[in-house]
Amino acid sequence: MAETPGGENLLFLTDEQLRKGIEAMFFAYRGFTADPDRILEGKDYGRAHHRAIHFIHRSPGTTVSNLLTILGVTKQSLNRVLRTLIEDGLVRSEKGKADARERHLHLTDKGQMLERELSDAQRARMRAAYRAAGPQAVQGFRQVLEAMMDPEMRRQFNRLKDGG
Amino acid sequence: MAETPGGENLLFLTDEQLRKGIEAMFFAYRGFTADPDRILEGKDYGRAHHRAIHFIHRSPGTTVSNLLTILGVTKQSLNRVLRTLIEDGLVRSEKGKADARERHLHLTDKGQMLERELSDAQRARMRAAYRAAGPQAVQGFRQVLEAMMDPEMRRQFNRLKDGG
DNA sequence: TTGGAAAGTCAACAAGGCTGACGTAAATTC
DNA sequence: GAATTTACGTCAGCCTTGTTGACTTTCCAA
Repeated sequence: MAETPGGENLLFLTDEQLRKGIEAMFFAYRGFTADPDRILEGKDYGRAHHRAIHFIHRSPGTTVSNLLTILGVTKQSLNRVLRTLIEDGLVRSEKGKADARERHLHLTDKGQMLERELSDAQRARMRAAYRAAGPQAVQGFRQVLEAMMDPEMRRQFNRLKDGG
Repeated sequence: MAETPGGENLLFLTDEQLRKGIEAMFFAYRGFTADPDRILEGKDYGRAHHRAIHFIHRSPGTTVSNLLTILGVTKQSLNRVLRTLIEDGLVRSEKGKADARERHLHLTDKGQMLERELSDAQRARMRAAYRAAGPQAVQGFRQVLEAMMDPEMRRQFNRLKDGG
């Protein structure tokens, strides 16, 4: 057994174990996106629309630049997505009262319905996985994921986590 | 507290907890791909090339159709990637001896070098995350990821896991 | 010998990233 | 009050990576 001076077992840090973790991330992410992707195909929307809808739902009234920071894409890219969502009546964009340069984004009832459909599907898979693995495993899952994030992403994640 | 008849605490299955898990996956996956993406940009390759290189390294001599199954893309899409890798001398493709229709894929020395560079970077992040979270957490991480996969992906994953 | 599987090619297209340039309105600063 | 900065939108064009469809070549196997 590989033991440190401190005495703990470090076999979970071997290249082989790390490779398994990397491949697990790859395959699991496919599962993670599979259900929403299936729902969206044929609706003229894609993963990018899903992400926008998710975070607008998550933070109603959020501004375009907030969304840009969270999603990590260019405004041109986000704008293309947002424009179709607004045209199709899923998202409402309104001028800020305090600062009229900003656009505050909300889901319409129609937008809420699609959000619900998508997140129900995604949560169902997540719930099944959580239930199968158990609370202890879920805690570890969350710890490792958070440690994998870039510091800037972790800040975004934790800001979202604690409301707002 | 939400307790089942069995008595266990099910608060880890609330919609709020599931949403956090979903967002953690989103942000963590960004981190997961960030380092290889950085290395590849400016090298004329992308994530698709990385994936092909990874799995050819993982299973030397694998066939094109094996790779298609694992990657879950169309042969046209994979072929475009593979062609550039072969042209650039990173991948060697040779006719099968038992079945000459098949093409067996190997990394060249040059391909091994790039694979090493990419996987070193990706493993470094994974190792840091594993170390920060600890072996117990890693076990949970792996359990939840595996439970999230589609059954077919889980089969692929486990086939890879146990050599071959 | 013929049917079908494996591999590859060409063409066309779409989603969703990107850069660069430009315009407008509103807020802020000087 | 003028100049600058900020937030947002948009046009044009590019790249990667996915898709479908049609077609060919090779070659195994019935």
